[in-house]
Amino acid sequence: MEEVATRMAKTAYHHGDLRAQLIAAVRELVETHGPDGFSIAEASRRAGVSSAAPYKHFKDKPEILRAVVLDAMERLRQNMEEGAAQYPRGSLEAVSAVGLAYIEFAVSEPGLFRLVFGLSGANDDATEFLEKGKRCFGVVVGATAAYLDRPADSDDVQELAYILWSFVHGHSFLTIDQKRKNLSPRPDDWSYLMSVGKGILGERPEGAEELD
Amino acid sequence: MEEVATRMAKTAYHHGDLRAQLIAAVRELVETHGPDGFSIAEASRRAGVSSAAPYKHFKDKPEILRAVVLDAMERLRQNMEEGAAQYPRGSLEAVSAVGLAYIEFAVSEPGLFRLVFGLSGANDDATEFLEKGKRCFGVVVGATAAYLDRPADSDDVQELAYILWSFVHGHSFLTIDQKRKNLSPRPDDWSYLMSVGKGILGERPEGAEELD
DNA sequence: GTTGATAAGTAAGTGTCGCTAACATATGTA
DNA sequence: TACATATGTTAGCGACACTTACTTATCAAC
Repeated sequence: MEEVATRMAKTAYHHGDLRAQLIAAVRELVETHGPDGFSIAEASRRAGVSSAAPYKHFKDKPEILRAVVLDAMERLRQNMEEGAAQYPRGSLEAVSAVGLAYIEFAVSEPGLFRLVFGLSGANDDATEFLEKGKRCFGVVVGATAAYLDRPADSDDVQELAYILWSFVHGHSFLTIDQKRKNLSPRPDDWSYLMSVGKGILGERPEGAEELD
Repeated sequence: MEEVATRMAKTAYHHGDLRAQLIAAVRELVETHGPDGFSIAEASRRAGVSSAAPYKHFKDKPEILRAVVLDAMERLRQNMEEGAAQYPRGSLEAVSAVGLAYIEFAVSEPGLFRLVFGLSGANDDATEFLEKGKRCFGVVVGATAAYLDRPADSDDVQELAYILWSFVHGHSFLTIDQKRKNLSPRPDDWSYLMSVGKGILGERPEGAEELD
C-alpha cells in the first residue's frame, strides 16, 4: 500500500496521475454501464491518453478491476467505521449504523457493489480480497462485541456478527435488485436494522456501560 | 413461454436444437470462465455451428445471458420446492430445506448464481426477472406462512420471509466468496438454518397441525 | 410432386477491443 | 551532461460482436 502511494506520487511525470484517473474512469464506467460494460479503450479516452498507456500502470484488464474493487472495499470499510463512530460505542445504534453504511454503499454505488462481490470469487490471488474483506467484517465484529460486552474473538460474537452481516448483505443485494418492490409496506432501513439487530443479538447485557 | 417451446420443437430443422445447446454451452462457460468470460464465438464452436448462427435464435449477447439466467432461476425455484416437499408442510424443516436448496444452488453453480444477481439489475426489461424472482420468493413465503399458520399475503409473513431470504441470500454469497473461511468453527448449513430459522420465526403456534 | 414462403444455416466483412512490440520523450540522478 | 528508467506514442495482431448477402432445408398449399 505504501509502495503504491509512493509510486503514485512519484510518477506524476507526464500526465498528472494517470493511474488514479484511470481507476476513477473505470469506477464511473462500471457504475453507468454495468460491471462488465467498460473497456480500457473507453477509460483511456476519458483520461485523454492512448489505449496503450494503461498498460504502463496495470498488467491487464483484471488488474484494473482488482484495483477498483480494492479501492471500493477500502471506502466501504471507512464508511462503516464512520457510521459506527456516530453513536456511543456498545450501543445498538452503533451496530445498526454499520449495517446502514453497508446498505447505503450498495444503493449509492450498485455497480461497484456488484463488482466487489462478483469479482472476488473469480480471482486467483484472492488473498488481498480476503484480507480487505476480513477487515470489513472486523468492523461488524467490533460493534457486535461492544454491544454484547464480550471479547471480539469469542465464537458467539463471531457467529452473531456473521449472521448480521449475512442479513445486511442479502438485504443490500435484494434492494438494489429491486426484488423488494411491491412486497409489502415496511419500515425504513434504519428501524429495520434496529429491530432485526435486537432480534438477533438480544437485549444488551446489564453490566455493560456505554462508552463514548 | 409456450411460444418458445413450440418454436423450439418446430425448429429442429438442421441442427437438432441449437437454441437449447447454446444455452447449455453458455451455462458451462459461465461456470468455468466466470460470468463475463464467455463468448458467442466459443459457444458456437462448442455447438458446432458458425459464429453467426446464434443470431438466428437470439438478438444479441445480453439476450442469451437473459435466457440462461431465466433458466437458472426456474431451476432454482424447482430445487427449493423439491426441498420443501421432502418435509411435512408447516414444519421448520420445510423452511430450512428451502434455504438449503438455495445455498446448494449457489455452491454448486456459483458462476450462474453470481450471474443471476449480477445481471437482473443491469437489465432494461427487468419485468421478466422480477416475475421469476417473485415466484422464487413465493416459495419462501409459502413455507413461512405454513409454519406460522398464517395467510401468505399477511404483512408479518412477508416481512419474516424477507428476513429469512436476506439471511440465506447473504450467507450463500459470502459462502461462495469464501469470506466465511477461518472465522470460527460453525455448525453445518442445516443446523445453522434450523437455529436461525427458529430464532427469526419463533416457536411454532400451538394450534397448528403438520399436514403431510 | 411442385412451388413458394420461411426458418436456419454459412461466408465474408466492419468496427472495436485487449494486448504487444518498437519507438519516443520526459524525469531524476550520478 | 549522460544515463537509466518511467511514461507515453503509433502500429499492428488476433478475437469478438454483430451485419449483410447468400444458400439450403423444411413445411404448407396447391
